[in-house]
Amino acid sequence: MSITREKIIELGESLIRSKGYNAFSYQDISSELGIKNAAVHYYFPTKENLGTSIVRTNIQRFEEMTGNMNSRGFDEWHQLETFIKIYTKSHREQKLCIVGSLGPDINTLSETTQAELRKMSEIILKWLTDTLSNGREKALFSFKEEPQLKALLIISSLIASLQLARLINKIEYKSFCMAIMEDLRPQKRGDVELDK
Amino acid sequence: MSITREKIIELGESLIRSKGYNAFSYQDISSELGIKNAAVHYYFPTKENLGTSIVRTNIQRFEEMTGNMNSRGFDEWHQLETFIKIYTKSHREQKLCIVGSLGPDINTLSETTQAELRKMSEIILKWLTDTLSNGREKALFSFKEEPQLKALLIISSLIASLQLARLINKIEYKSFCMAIMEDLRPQKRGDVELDK
DNA sequence: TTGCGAACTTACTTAGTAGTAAGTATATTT
DNA sequence: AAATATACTTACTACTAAGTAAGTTCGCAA
Repeated sequence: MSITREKIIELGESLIRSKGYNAFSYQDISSELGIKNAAVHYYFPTKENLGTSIVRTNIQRFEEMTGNMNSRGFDEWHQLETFIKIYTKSHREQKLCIVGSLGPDINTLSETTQAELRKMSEIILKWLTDTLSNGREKALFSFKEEPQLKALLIISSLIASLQLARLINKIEYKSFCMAIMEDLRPQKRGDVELDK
Repeated sequence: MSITREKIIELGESLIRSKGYNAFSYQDISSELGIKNAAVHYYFPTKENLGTSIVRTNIQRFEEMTGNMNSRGFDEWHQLETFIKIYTKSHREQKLCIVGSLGPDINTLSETTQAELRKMSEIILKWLTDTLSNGREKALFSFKEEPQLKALLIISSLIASLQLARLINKIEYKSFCMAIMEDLRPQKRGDVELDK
């Protein structure tokens, strides 16, 4: 594969996750990479094309990650920890995740990019649903909601907290993520609060 | 106040919440209202100006709502229910909330609009933190996290679930919101699951 | 009735956007 | 050596965006 092509995808993703899809231009990419506008069009004829490729790359990356975790025998707790690390890394970079940045722009994306984004969301939701479900069966997790609903609650929290962390300084992202993990921990001893 | 001015704010807000800030134009507004481009500039010289006014209007509306609830003596449970209804209404309209739609675009907004958006986020977070805190003292709510952390978890869930609901059809928004309320309900009988 | 301000329109500028057609340099194959 | 493909650049088109200056209409106050 072409190295320029890969750089365009990487930079495009970065721009989407920090400025949003409708705020970045081919100029942003070409000037940053020291090439001309038309060179970007050489690899990605249209912006829709680039957007779709970026989402596809992210789907691929996600599936590689979950595949790796399975083949390495990570248990569900470990898998969830690894998944959440994606978000803490995004937070350090002051960026959103792809779903959280493209989601609000869904109505302005082409049909194909929309479809790819929906696909990505569903893949992530399905993975987390299955992971929670399996983890609960093994007593690694404890929660009372349906796994899909719980998955949705967790994903939503992760997505929007990245957005909110850029708005409100006093947010401690780490403790936020730890609260999500803690909530799932079993042996809660009846959920009774100790007096203070 | 001018009725045209109000219509512009209302329509601008609607456009932001469905297409995003960087995807809507003065043309969108003028053509919809049957006026000319320059007429919008007459009321709001710049787009930054319009954006800031829209956020300010939302802050005002939120503070009126919480003020009303307090003066009418709503208890904390009732207040939270009313707050969540804002989001179920947004969901029915297939729109995001202002924070959820402008948040991802924060880096492309003017300093003043940014400041106003941050202010709005902080006002909402503070209100929910206080409501959760007071409600727990009265034993209307039960949760083990710090009130601010719990508030953040709930707000994040609400914001991003609006985004995700437009991506994934199978999401039942109502049960999602109910799960958030249920999670706060006291007398959980030790949080032990019944065998199935 | 005249003057004036509010609420616009007309007609424009400037700047940035995606996108394209045609050309060029370089490396690789035939 | 000639042909071809890759990876671009040059130079542009068409369009849309925000924003502005100057003019118009109309109701109301002096």
